[in-house]
Amino acid sequence: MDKKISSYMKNISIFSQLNQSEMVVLSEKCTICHLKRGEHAFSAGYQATHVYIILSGSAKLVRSHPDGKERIVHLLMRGEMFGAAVVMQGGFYPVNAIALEQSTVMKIEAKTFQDFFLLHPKVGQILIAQLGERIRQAHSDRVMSFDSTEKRIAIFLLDLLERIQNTYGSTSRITIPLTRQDIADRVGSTVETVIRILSTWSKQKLIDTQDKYIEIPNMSTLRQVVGLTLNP
Amino acid sequence: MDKKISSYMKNISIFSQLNQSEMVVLSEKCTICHLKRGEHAFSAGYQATHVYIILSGSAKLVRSHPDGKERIVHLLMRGEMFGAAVVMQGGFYPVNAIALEQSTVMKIEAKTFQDFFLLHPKVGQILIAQLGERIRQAHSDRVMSFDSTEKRIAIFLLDLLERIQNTYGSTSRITIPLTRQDIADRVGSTVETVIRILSTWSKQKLIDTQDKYIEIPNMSTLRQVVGLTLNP
DNA sequence: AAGCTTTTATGACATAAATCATACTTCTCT
DNA sequence: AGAGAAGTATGATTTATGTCATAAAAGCTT
Repeated sequence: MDKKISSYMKNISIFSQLNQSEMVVLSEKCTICHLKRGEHAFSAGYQATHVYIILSGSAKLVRSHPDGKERIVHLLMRGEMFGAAVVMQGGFYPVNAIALEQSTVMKIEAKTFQDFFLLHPKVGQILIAQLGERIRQAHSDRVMSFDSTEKRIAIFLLDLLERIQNTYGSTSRITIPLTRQDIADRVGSTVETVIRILSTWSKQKLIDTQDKYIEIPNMSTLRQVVGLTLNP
Repeated sequence: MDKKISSYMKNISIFSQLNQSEMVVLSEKCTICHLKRGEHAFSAGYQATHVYIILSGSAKLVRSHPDGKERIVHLLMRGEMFGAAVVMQGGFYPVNAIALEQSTVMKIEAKTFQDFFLLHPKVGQILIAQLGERIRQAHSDRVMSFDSTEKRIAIFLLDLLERIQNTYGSTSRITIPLTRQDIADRVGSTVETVIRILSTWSKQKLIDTQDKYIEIPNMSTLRQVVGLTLNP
């Protein structure tokens, strides 16, 4: 089993600086767990005890609003790590981490992760870079609030599809089980509005919603329709 | 002059792990520069060459939207560092850093900062914790989008005043020169709306806008009026 | 002090999108 | 297979807040 874990680790950028034996050492201290759709890896408000890495499947990081509404602050895919920043400062998880489908995650205890980090500053460098990326993403979300809901949904779907392509290879399908509500929670809107916009696009053949997964047959057409400049 | 720099450094949490001589070594590699209101420390799109720390004054990190509007993604006060994450990954600044008033900043070259970081993993730990805090803040901003503009402005002003109190000591004044436009750019609204809300509050004596700085005579009253539960 | 520019102030109007209400459809579990 | 839950669909109505327009006040600069 350990061999399998360390083979997973090779594909995880934060560990790319490690050699084979270092990976094995770390993998021996990890545990694996399986989550069903809707299950929590951790919940907001609890002491941050572990760092997680998704080996298969996907998850959402959700923050809830006092009035019961929710915002998805990040979507996680295979190979991505979460909980690292909060473990480093030793506080409480600020979000709920919920599996979007049957998923496998790897857990590393806080202490193990911290010690490991002090031994391998290069790993820290990569982690910092990744956190910087997350901050930038969060800021992009804010600037996007100037755009109409239609545009925000389009940007969200297009960006997500690109990420999926980078991880799983070429496809036109968003192979993550998202409900209209999830999309609304992500772009900052309501189910009804998301449903209306998606069904309009579906009628215009901009997207295909026959299947359980949304399909975007032609990304640049969708981009143009919502008035986004084409980028390479 | 170097002595002066290293004395500043003592109050900067990221350097709190260093001893006197380590600080002096680093301070010798730093440069100081003065910025007038409106001047850029750096601009979005340029190669990230330096990490900055504010020694006095304040600054805003601004991202602009294609249509010319802007969002302030972060406000910086004395002792705060910016540009660290992007320097670690060696890309381009994603925001404009603009002084809000006459300010003094300290610059550290990218290479120096990176080397320094590899020598002192503890410094990295603190940096990661700070980045985690920024991410959390950015996510709070997103969840806040459920609230009315009035509530967002209140939360912004109250949080900011608390930060000012933590840095500069007890006061009821927001001693940072922010225009109504700045506030709008920060909370995601327009000048007109911000002006209307602030003048209503001013008439109700919830805030005092006589002076160039906004004053909040009673924070809990403002909290209650906008329907925020009192927190310790 | 006069003449800029920037910031604050108010009113009138338009509208995107939230809210409320009520179905239909598709899963999921016993 | 059938019941219940969860998700999707669509219409009618309301409203907060953006947009546009115009002007007064405050800050700078020469």
